[in-house]
Amino acid sequence: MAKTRKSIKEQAHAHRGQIPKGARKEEIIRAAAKLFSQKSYHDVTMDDIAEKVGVAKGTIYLYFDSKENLYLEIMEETYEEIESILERETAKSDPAPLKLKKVLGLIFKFYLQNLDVLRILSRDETHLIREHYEFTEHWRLRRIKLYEKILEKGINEGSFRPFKTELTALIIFGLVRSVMFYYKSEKSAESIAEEVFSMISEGILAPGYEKAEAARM
Amino acid sequence: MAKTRKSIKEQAHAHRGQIPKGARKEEIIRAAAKLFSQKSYHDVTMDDIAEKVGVAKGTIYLYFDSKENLYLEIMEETYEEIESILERETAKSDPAPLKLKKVLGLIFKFYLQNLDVLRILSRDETHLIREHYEFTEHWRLRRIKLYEKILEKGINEGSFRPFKTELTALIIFGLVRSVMFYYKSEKSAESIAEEVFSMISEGILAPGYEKAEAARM
DNA sequence: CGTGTTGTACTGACTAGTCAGTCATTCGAT
DNA sequence: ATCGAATGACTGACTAGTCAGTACAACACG
Repeated sequence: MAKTRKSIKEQAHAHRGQIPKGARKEEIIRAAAKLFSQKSYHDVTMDDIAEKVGVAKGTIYLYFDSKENLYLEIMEETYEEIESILERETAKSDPAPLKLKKVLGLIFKFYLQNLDVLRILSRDETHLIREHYEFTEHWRLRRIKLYEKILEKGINEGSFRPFKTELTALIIFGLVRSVMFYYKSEKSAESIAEEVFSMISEGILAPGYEKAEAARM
Repeated sequence: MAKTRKSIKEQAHAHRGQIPKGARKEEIIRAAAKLFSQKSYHDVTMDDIAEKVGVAKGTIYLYFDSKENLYLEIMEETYEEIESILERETAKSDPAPLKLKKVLGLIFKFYLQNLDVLRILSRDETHLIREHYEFTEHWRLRRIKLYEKILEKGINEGSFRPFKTELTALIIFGLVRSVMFYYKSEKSAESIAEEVFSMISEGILAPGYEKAEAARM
């Protein structure tokens, strides 16, 4: 169709100068991440994102195949980053309790620095799209495996008592998420990690009130 | 517009007879709950729900003002039920540890019986609609308050060591959610509660490996 | 130097499809 | 015959994705 698409405005404003190199893509990711963290996937339109970046909608499609793809790329980027930080830490040969504490610290620190994206990543929107579901599941499983490794190491070392690492890893995973999201505090990542670690390691029971007593309830 | 809406089919099938009284509404809620638990809010259409119930879409609007409203009513119903069960339990004068264990048991039991709706309720779709956000926040806060009460009681009784109840309640909240969702097990609600309670109360550290050691890490 | 050509980043009006909600009509029980 | 319950075709608003066209820079050539 050879229709002229010129509008009333007739080339209203001059083009903004081109942005460096791959900066556009990064710009779009940042803006989209912010929006996705504020509203749900479906409530963020491609027009919203375009407006926030200050480009036309078509531009976004020069860098991403689809909305789903953009969403997935945001998650992937962040995921890779935190996971590599964590795996670098666990590769060290610290004793298990210290290792766990450090990992918690790194997670809380990363979270504090990446509130927006983490909020998306941890969202339980397991039904959005198939890829998203698979992605978050993969991520969850990998994190839980990481915890399990540390726990197993601790049990072997004798620093942790013997328990089912599967359930315990799940517990740690869930509790970390909850603290990340809902714990309002001015404290540093390290001191939050410290507090959380202390609860995980010692439990809630008073030393006087011992297992024997609790067991026959 | 006084246009005739008759289609080619021309009254294809006979109407199903009317259903008892308020049974229709309950039917719709159940069908919708099932669908919402399988797909996200936006991916479930009113046509889907109508089809699943076996009525026309218009019928749903005889019982609910809007899709949002239907969604909210599902949540409200379930929420009221579990919360009243929990509050009946906490009103008893059991010692705190037993009380906590019982509450965990009831939550897991209720969850096992109401997988569909709980999956919706605990979903972190905090941005769907304003009412939904307020609703889930209200629910979370109330549950956390419930944990806090039990924890405070335990500290006063001397059965729990003194810790920050706010953070600990948040931890329990998160860990329960995680276990509910992801713990694949054939065990009964009681025995899951037992396992979880044991982790919460005793922690992960081996008795030999004591605080002193952990503290100077 | 001016003029033409090419490459590319970008634009935004438009298309095609979706879906919540409506309402004129029909059903069926009394 | 009457009337409330139920129907489902239709509407209107919305949005992901498209693509013909624009702007501009860089280089080429006479």
